[in-house]
Amino acid sequence: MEVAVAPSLSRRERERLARREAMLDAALSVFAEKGYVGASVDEIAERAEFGKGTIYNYFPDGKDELFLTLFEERVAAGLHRVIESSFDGADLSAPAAARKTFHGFIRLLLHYFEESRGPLLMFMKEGHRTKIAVEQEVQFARHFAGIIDALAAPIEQAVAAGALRPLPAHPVAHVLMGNVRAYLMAEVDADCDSSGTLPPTPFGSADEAAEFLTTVLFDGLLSPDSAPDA
Amino acid sequence: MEVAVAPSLSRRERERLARREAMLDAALSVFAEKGYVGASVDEIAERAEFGKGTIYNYFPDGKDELFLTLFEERVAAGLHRVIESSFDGADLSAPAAARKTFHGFIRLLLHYFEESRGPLLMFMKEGHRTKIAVEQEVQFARHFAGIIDALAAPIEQAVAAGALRPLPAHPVAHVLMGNVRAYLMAEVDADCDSSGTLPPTPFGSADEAAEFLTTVLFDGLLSPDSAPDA
DNA sequence: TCCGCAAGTGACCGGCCAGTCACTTTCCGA
DNA sequence: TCGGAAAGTGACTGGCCGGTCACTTGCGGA
Repeated sequence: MEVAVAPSLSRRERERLARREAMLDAALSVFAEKGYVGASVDEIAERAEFGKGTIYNYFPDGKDELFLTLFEERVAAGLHRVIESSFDGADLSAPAAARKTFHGFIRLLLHYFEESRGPLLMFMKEGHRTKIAVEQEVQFARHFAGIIDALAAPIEQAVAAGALRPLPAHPVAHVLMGNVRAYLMAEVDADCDSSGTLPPTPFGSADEAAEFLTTVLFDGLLSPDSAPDA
Repeated sequence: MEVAVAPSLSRRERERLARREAMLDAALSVFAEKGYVGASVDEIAERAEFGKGTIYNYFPDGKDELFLTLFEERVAAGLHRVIESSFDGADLSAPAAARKTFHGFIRLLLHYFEESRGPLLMFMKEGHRTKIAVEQEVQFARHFAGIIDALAAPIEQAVAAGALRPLPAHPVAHVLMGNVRAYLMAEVDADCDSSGTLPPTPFGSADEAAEFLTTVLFDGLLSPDSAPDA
């Protein structure tokens, strides 16, 4: 994961940054593979090719801090980027335009998921983990809330413009993310299934899934020939 | 959790059954409180008022077996009951009737969740846990698939009758469950929030939430005055 | 070249817990 | 009432892992 670094940093600082990133990379791969509990700091250190103690030089609070940092710097930040780039200056004034904008968002989101499968899944599975310090639980909740908020803003806007039904924006945002989560989870089950094929693949490609989710969410499940709601 | 027991069982067998249930009750309360990893067999034994060894008499595979059994006998079975009672002989021939039937299902489901909050949440959080024997992971996946299948049947039927859009039933079932899950998760976050109030309560009561989810899913998010999809 | 310090290291410690098994208690039929 | 089998028990073991800290390494300035 290459990140543009301000050239003002000294070589020492740059190297420190790079080592930090390497540790996060290693932590991410171990977490993604074994989950939070299954991951051991020893293995993270080994995979990063550092001594265990060095990890604690960079992340004094150890495992918890690695986990939270990964969520903040990689996952939450990535989601915010997707939201921002999808809705920045987008047209939400009319139903058709809103549909198109949100369709684009869902597509982008699914593609983002595809390329960051491991980390995303891990946090989908473990983001609401029990047995975590209450203080940290609140941190996670805050991040989730931030993502929901960011997504609620354009929804609110579209509702205000009359493009969407007059529904409360936050619940809608929850539902939107919930659907995407459902897609991801279904993919996981299908994956794990590769050994003993039990259920058929539920969704198609990311693009097809985006189409599908957009239809369900925006057009609704009912046949269009039905009378509008009572 | 009282269960009607066939009177043909001897007292010994009945007592054994009762003890088994007591152990499952205790396990459920501990799992719900601390999650799978945080729960210890010692604590389950203590709460059930049995020695630890006795637990292993009843559940030779220990913690894993308790967890899986709880999921099978309590959660999955409960969900199947909800699905069955909602759709058995229900009218799915026309859009309005289908909407009403599914609305009833969602309502029932949310009420069921309300009364079995702990166990359900626990499995929502931990059902896809990593770091579990592959063999067991498959078992869980199978149960989830079974629930999805059971739900896909009436959807299929409604689609065939022309009441719903011609969408594939399994993905729709996934989405439906995903939405309900989103509702649950949001409730959890709001709960945990009671200490440091960060986000506002997202959904209202169970009935209101059922209304909301039904509207979103069946009528769609777009304003009704929009032209039907291209 | 050499010195001192920042950085890196991994053996070790303490706590935790799943699962075992030799022992005790309870039950029931003779 | 008694004896043996079935059921129950919890101290114990082995393994794991997060976090520590005394030691080593190597870098950069003098």
